[in-house]
Amino acid sequence: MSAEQPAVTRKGRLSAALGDDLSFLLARANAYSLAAGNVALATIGLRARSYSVLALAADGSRPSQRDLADFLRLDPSQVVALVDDLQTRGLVAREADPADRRTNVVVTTAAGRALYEQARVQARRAEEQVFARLSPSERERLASLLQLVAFPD
Amino acid sequence: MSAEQPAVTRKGRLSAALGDDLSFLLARANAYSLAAGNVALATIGLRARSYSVLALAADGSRPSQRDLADFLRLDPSQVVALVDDLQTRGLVAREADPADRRTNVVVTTAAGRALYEQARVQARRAEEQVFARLSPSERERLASLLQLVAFPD
DNA sequence: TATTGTTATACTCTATAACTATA
DNA sequence: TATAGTTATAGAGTATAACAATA
Repeated sequence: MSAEQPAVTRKGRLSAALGDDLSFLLARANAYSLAAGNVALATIGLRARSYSVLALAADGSRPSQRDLADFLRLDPSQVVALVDDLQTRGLVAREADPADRRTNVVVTTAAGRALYEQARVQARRAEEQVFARLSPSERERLASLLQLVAFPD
Repeated sequence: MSAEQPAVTRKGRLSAALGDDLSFLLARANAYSLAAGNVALATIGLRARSYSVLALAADGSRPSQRDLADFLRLDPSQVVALVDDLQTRGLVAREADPADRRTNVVVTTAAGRALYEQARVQARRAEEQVFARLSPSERERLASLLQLVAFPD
């Protein structure tokens, strides 16, 4: 709190105005995380966005495009583009929902599931790198704090 | 940890694949935070980006554009555009650094400092809204965990 | 009437490369 | 040679609006 405390150590002299600003820290941490994720996933032709869609399709919960948009906090029109791309590459397919013919359910193909397994390895590698300075229990703590912000209900 | 724990409560049935993924939680939390910040700051003609530049210029540390780029994790060319915009509006000025004539130091004008005071109020309002579910001590804990990620040194 | 998916469009953000002037 | 700032450009992400099919 006082003038010459080690807040400077890690962040340099500019930290006075924004160094404790949660929104700024969130933005900067996310920038690192997103960049590392995109680099790691680029090796198998995915990006963070397409990986997240593939992950949700791959877990067997048969999400509609609307479900994906809500959960990923994307506009439905962005989901159209992401699913188009994955479908063109033979990784996912749209299935009609018999209960509601407006709805497209997104499922993975065998190739999609196989690629997802590779992608998970890369995603973990990136995460390990970005969160290297946090212990397992600190990571759990961070996850539960972030869940309160990310899913306000 | 076991199968039917309340991880579903706040995030719905899609949470299996990504609900504990730190990178995803960071992205989603940041999306909320950024959106709320932009909405709150729009009332006074700023965005999160321009606010962060103004904040660093306003605290008297006389940052160079390079300092701003490093701290905000922006490309130097983006800083040019942000400073151009704020300068056009009479909120900041570029000053030559006598010690190194390549360097532009960014300082606030009186109007810039006045607007920054208003902007801080809006930024706090947005932050209060986004982090409403976290107690003061949880917010501090979140800040220090995020600092380890955002400033890896 | 409301919702799902779709198309279109404009704007912001991100990432590179090349250039200039200084060091 | 290297660094600070600048310009230019392309690609990714964000935000809206409007529409068809279906509920």
